[in-house]
Amino acid sequence: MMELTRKGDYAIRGIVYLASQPPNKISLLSEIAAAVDVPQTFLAKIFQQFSKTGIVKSFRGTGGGFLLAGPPEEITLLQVVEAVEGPILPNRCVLKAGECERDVSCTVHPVWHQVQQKVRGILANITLKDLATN
Amino acid sequence: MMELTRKGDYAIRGIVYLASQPPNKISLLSEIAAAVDVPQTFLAKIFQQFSKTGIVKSFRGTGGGFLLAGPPEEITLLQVVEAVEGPILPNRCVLKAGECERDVSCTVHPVWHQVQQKVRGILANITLKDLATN
DNA sequence: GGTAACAGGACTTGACAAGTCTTTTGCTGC
DNA sequence: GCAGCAAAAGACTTGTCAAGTCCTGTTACC
Repeated sequence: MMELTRKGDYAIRGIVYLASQPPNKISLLSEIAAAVDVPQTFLAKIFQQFSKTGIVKSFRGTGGGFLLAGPPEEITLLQVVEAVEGPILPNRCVLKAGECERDVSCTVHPVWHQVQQKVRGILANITLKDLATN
Repeated sequence: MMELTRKGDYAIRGIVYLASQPPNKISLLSEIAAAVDVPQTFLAKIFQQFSKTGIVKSFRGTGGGFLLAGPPEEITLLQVVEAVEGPILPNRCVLKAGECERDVSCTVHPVWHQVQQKVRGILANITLKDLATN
């Protein structure tokens, strides 16, 4: 249970690599993929999502590549994970109140809510600066 | 991410129903399945796992059925979830030290470990007595 | 305008979740 | 000991989604 998908795993590897580079050094997708040992086409999809959610900036054409959109200490692991895996939801009934069809008083509901809060809290406290190797 | 499977959902529903019954009242699978609105054949598989891990007792033949193996306040949500979903592992690299092939110093490793500990802690603190409706 | 790079969509493959069906095993009560 | 009840066990089906691949488009630089 609660396994991170390989996509999430790759995503973290890729962006940690970016965070470990010198500031303002643009990295090629091919370079990142080779460095973190991930299929380039697959990593491309992941970085497209990063680009859409705004945690990395992308540049096309000659001299193009990827760059962190902000300083590593301002990008959290929570942002990274949720960018590619979607929101952290231990159970469908956590989000919307009316979605827990079974019981009006779902006794399990608050437990999942607590799990969600704790996990998000942990991930939000870790930044790319903490994870970067240098 | 982190979604409980339907199997886990059904498992909780089923065992909470058991916990809500009078002590020592044996419940038929057909009765539980109808009460919690789960396909009986599927619930059968789930209760087989419960039986194997020892959190419920089963009796065959006439007058048979299922019973909690202990008092509701001594069975935790963690036991229930791990019985059907397997151990809680946010990432493959949490368990064995050598399994994190990529980097000798995997910086993300301790984060997942912390997540695992927190989640297990929360679930271990909830018992079936807390969840039973009566 | 040609080449370098990311963007986007369609497609494939395999695994696993979510069930179903059938047979076997064990228990109880006559 | 046999009839019938109820769980155990295994084989099978179906659908979805993860994990990729491939191809075409779009944008930027020179």
